[in-house]
Amino acid sequence: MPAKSRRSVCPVACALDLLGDRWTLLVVRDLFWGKSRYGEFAASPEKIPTNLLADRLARLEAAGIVDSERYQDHPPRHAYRLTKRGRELGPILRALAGWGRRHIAGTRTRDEVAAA
Amino acid sequence: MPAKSRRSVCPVACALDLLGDRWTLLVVRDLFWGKSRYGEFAASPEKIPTNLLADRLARLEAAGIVDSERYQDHPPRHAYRLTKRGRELGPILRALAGWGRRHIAGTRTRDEVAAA
DNA sequence: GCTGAGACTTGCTTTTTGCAAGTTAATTGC
DNA sequence: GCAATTAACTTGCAAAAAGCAAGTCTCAGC
Repeated sequence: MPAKSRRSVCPVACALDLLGDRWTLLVVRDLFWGKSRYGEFAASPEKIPTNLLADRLARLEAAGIVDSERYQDHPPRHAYRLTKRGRELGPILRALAGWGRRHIAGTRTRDEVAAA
Repeated sequence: MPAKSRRSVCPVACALDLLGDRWTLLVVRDLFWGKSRYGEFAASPEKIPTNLLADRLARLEAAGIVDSERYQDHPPRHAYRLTKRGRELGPILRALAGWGRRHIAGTRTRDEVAAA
């Protein structure tokens, strides 16, 4: 199958086809912070709806950004981790965080919140 | 007014509230490429629906990322340009473009397409 | 005065979101 | 050893956003 129809060959457009929504990069942020379990993502302050969390984890895995290791059967439980490809999203997160911190009033980084 | 309810104080989350969709950053990309008129954005290969283009330009202007200069009355016509705040989105676009180019098969930068 | 282009706006259908509730299978408390 | 709790999802549905086509408005050229 020719992947799902692509809008153009532009790397920005193609990256946004994978990452361009309000939740996907927040899950990736949590993974960068060391979270790995479903409940940890769900507990983040943004309170992602549980069906969207399941959907986003599946899409990220399908895109090769995340992989999951089954750490028990019955019931099946997975630990999610960034792949190499996923870890390379770091610069995007950093750029977003830097811009947000500088241009949106009232935002605080994790470090700033921890220091308070 | 307390802005529209914010999901958290995280700069990444707040940036995604403004920029986290499939089209907004593509319009910003076009602005970085020097485009300034409605028809130029509409002509990009991704073919943004015209009502979404009007909506995104209005939101970007409301967010202080873009400003518009009226270059004629009757009918009113505007040229759109990035503000300082908008120009500082450069690192985000570059990070997205770099990741997309390296990790999504078949993508080509503008320079690569131009060289062909 | 007729045609066409540019910049939007409107209406409507489809898709995605967001919320609540339900399910399944351990695990903990008593 | 049995009810209550917890973790990780799944399902159903209403509301919002996206996507598409068509319409409007104004001026420019012929």
